[in-house]
Amino acid sequence: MNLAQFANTIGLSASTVSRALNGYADVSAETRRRVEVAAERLGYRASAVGRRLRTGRAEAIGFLLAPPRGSSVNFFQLEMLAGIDEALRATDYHLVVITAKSEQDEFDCLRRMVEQRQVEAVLLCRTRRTDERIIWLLRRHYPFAAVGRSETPEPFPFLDIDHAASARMACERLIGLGHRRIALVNTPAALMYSAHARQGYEQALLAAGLRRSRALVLHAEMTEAAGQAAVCALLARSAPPTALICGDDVLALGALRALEAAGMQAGRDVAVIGCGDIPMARFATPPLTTFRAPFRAAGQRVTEMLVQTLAGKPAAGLQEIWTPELVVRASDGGARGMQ
Amino acid sequence: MNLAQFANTIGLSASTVSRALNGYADVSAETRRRVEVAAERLGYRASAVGRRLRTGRAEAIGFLLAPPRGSSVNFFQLEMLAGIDEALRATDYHLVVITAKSEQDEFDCLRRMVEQRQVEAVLLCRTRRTDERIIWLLRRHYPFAAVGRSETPEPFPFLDIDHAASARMACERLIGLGHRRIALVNTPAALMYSAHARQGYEQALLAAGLRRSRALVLHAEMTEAAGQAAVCALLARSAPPTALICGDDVLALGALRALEAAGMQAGRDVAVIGCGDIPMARFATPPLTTFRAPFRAAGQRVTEMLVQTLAGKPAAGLQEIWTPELVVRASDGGARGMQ
DNA sequence: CTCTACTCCAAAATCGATTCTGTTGACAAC
DNA sequence: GTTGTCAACAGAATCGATTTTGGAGTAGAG
Repeated sequence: MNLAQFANTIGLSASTVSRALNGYADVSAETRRRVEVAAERLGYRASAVGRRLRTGRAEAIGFLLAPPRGSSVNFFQLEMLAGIDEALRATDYHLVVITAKSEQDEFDCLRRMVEQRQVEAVLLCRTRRTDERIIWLLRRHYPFAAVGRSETPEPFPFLDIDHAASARMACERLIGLGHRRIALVNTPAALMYSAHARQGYEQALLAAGLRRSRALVLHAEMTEAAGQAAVCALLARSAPPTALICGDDVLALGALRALEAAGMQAGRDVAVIGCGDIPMARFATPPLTTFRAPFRAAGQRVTEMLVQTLAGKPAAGLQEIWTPELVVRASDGGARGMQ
Repeated sequence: MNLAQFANTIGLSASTVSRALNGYADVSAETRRRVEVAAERLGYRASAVGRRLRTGRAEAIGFLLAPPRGSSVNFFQLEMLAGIDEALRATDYHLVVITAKSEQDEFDCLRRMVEQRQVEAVLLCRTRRTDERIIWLLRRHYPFAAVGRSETPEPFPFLDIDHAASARMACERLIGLGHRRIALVNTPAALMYSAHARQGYEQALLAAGLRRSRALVLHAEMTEAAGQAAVCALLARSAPPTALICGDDVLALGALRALEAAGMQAGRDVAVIGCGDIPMARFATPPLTTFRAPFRAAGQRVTEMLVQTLAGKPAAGLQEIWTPELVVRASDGGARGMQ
């Protein structure tokens, strides 16, 4: 059922029908009612494609799912997805999900989406220190928002979880528990939040008067196996660390395995603190002390920010940093007798 | 950059440019090359919206994410999402994700998507015994494919995991371990796979010569809390079951909690077998014996099936049932000494 | 009565592609 | 010389909406 056909069957012109359905003022109340009733009865719905062509709006935003880095798909992205969709329901945008295999492929997908104007704006996550995607989008003045920051000087709308804060809090907590040899098992160095975690970690060491040489940072791919391997290497040192801060829970899970393999017990022999509070964290042995951030709410909020960006609000006012919350369980050995 | 503008700047007509880029034969090789080079240099890309309007193809398929039933978003849907997207990459369709809050809302979202022709076909999961969505899509002859079956008589393309088989295998295994009072803590009765699980369970009981009155089935919402509550009620009976088959790992996790609360140990006092092999299953205490199905591959395959449906292949040839694989861990008590 | 203002609807242009139908010129066949 | 065929391109219609412009009818002011 066409607009033309529909207008014809109810004896009105296409323009009047369109204006009636879109709430224009120069349509009499009676006519509008008649059109609405007929549309409902005959099941007429304006074609989205026709409307989009005419208005030039894609009515969609794209969410670029980060390519699986090692392990399987990420927990936090699904949470974000739910939040994004929830926020989008209040608008007339719908959601196009874009996933890619590799980082190069990811960029190509983004380009294609944008250049073909499939989406009016995009949502990014897993930002990198120098992020090709962000640089490209900024240069083209294409609207976007990101979960995570980047080192590009131009401002853009973002919502980030404060991983400097979580690493600092983790480090302070471990120092408070008496640890002096604290290692940071960090996520890949190219990721922006990896750098933040390192900053927070080093700040806390400095603030506690520990010499800079005490800093012990290494990077691992985001898989349990990589975390395990990294921690194995750490334990083989002459003076192994007594505490581990992990940039991601997956790495922490690997750390737990490495400790177990070495006959040690997390929380007693070596303290472990993770980051992310993935569902498995609660079930690890020992249960993982970690940091939690509300990713669903973050997805919701960053979507609102994107919508405001599309409405013309400048990026400077659309930058938020949320502080994650410490979830104390057993792996850091600090809750003994408390639970 | 328009088709018209682009054609103009390179001194050709719009139709010739379009035919050149779309591989028509009545364009000389030299002209085609010239157009392609210019398109690359000037960054011309045909607008997807214009093309869609003209060709009448939405070039997109929709994936209806099941509304979160109780707990947070489902693990298996994200795996499917990855598989779907992977399969779609081989085609020119892209993916529109639709999520909904409730089942009623879900149906409305589907209707809107379909009636506005936003997508050419849809992918469903979490099918129900009588599934409003499937009935509606069938009646409209709208192409779709589902992960999961339904009781509607008309055939449609589906890929299902054989939950009758997994329940039967679970039950046989428990009987083999000497259990006689085996309960099925099942997912909500409206779900199709819930009914299949029940069938498999009852078949196994019958085959083992256990009287039908031995069957003990109850349903719970898909949350840990609901599973815990259900199992608490079971344990309070005069002759509590010695083994539990859970329709979903989340329920099994709840069962584990209920046992712990009752001072019992899963795998020793009561055997527990789950279903799904969610990431947490491995980390439960004791680690959960459960069934695993390759959901990523399933997403990939069901997408291929949908594409074939769009190509006109009849539904009868597009129905697959995959058998899940038992993952033996400790919660069923059958692996003692084996690991 | 005439002029202006206003309400309500219709006609036509427009968005950006694809595709059907012509048109031109070259060349061969008769 | 005429006709027919073919390659290679151009023109115009079309998809389904929105939006600008125009126009008929009515009412009120002078």
